[in-house]
Amino acid sequence: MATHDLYQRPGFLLRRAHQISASIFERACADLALTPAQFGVLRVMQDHPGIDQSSLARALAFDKVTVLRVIKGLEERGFCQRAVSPDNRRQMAVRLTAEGDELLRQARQPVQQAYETLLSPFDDAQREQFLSLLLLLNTQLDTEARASFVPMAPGSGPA
Amino acid sequence: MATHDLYQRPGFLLRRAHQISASIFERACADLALTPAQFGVLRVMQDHPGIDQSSLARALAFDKVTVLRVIKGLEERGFCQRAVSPDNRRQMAVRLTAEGDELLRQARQPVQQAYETLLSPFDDAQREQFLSLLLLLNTQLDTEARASFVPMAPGSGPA
DNA sequence: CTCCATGCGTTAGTATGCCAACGATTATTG
DNA sequence: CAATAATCGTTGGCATACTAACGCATGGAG
Repeated sequence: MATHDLYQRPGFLLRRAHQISASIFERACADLALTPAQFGVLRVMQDHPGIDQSSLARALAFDKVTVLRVIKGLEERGFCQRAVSPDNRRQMAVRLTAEGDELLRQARQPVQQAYETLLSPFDDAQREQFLSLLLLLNTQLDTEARASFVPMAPGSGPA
Repeated sequence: MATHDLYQRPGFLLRRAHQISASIFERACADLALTPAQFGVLRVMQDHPGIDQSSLARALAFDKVTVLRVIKGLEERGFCQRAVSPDNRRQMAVRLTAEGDELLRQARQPVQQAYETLLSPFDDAQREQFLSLLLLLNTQLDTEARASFVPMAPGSGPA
C-alpha cells in the first residue's frame, strides 16, 4: 500500500489537477488552437498595451524565456506585435493586433466553459473553499518559489 | 481590473500552485538531483518490481513517452534497469537497482520536508479540506482528461 | 493457420517551464 | 564623468507533457 501514499501527496494531486485543468482548457479552445499560457499572455497584453516582456512574465509568474517563446509563436500567427520600446531600448513593447483582440473575443465562451467543467465536481461552497485555499497557498508560498508577484495598475503603462 | 479576474481563475491558480509545488520539491531534493517525476517513477518501481513502462505510465497518469525518457535518464544514472519481459516481448520489465533503492531511502526525509513546506500555509482542517477537494476533482475529472487510473494490487506483478 | 486489431516501445515534433550565460543598455555609485 | 550594478532580451540546454506515427509482438477472428 506504500504506493497509495504517493497518490495522496499534495504534490502528486496538484500535478494531476493541473494536468487535467490544462487538458480541459485546450480541448475547449481546440478550434482556436489556444493554450492556457497563450491565453494568459494575450490577456495581460490586452490589459497592458505596450508592456515589456519581463513585466509580462512577472505578471503571470512565467519564466521570461517562456514568455519570449509564447510571444514569438503568437507573433507568427499574427496575434501580437513587438517593437523596441521608445522609453528603454532594452525593452520590447508588446501589444495585441486586431486579430489578437478578435481571438480573445472568440475565446471568451470556451474559456468560460472550461472554467465550468473544471469546477463541475464541486458545489458552490466547495468552489469557494477550493479557490480560497489555492489563493492562500499561492500568496503564502509565492516568494518561496519565485520572484514576487506584483500586478500593476491598469492604464499606468510600463512605467 | 480585467486582469485580476485572470488571477482568480482556477486554471491559473492550479498552474501556479503546481509550479510552486514542483519548485519546493526540487529544492528540497536538490542534493539528490531528484525531480517529482523521477521520484514518482522510482516509487512505483519500488512497489511493483518488474512493472512494464506502459503500466507505470498509467499508474502515475504520465504519458508513456515521458515515462520512457524519465526511465532512460534514471537508467543512465544507475538507479534502475530495463530488460525485455520474459512474459511478453513487447514489454520492458523495469526494476530498481540497489542504488535506486538507496536513493529513495535518502529522499525520504527531504520529500517529507517538501510536503510540510507545501502545506505550511494551512492549518490541520485546511489541509484535510485541500487534499480531499483535490482528490475529488481528480477522481471526478479523471476520464475527462486521460485514461483511467487503475493502481494494481501489490505483489501481483505485471500479470 | 492466416489476417487483423490491439498493445508496447520508440522516435519525432511541439509547447511549457527551468537555469545559466551572453551582449546590449540602463542605472548606480564613487 | 567613469566604472560598476542591474536589467532586458536572447540563445542554448535540460526536464516535463502531449500528439502522431512507426515497427514489432501478441491476441483474436475467420
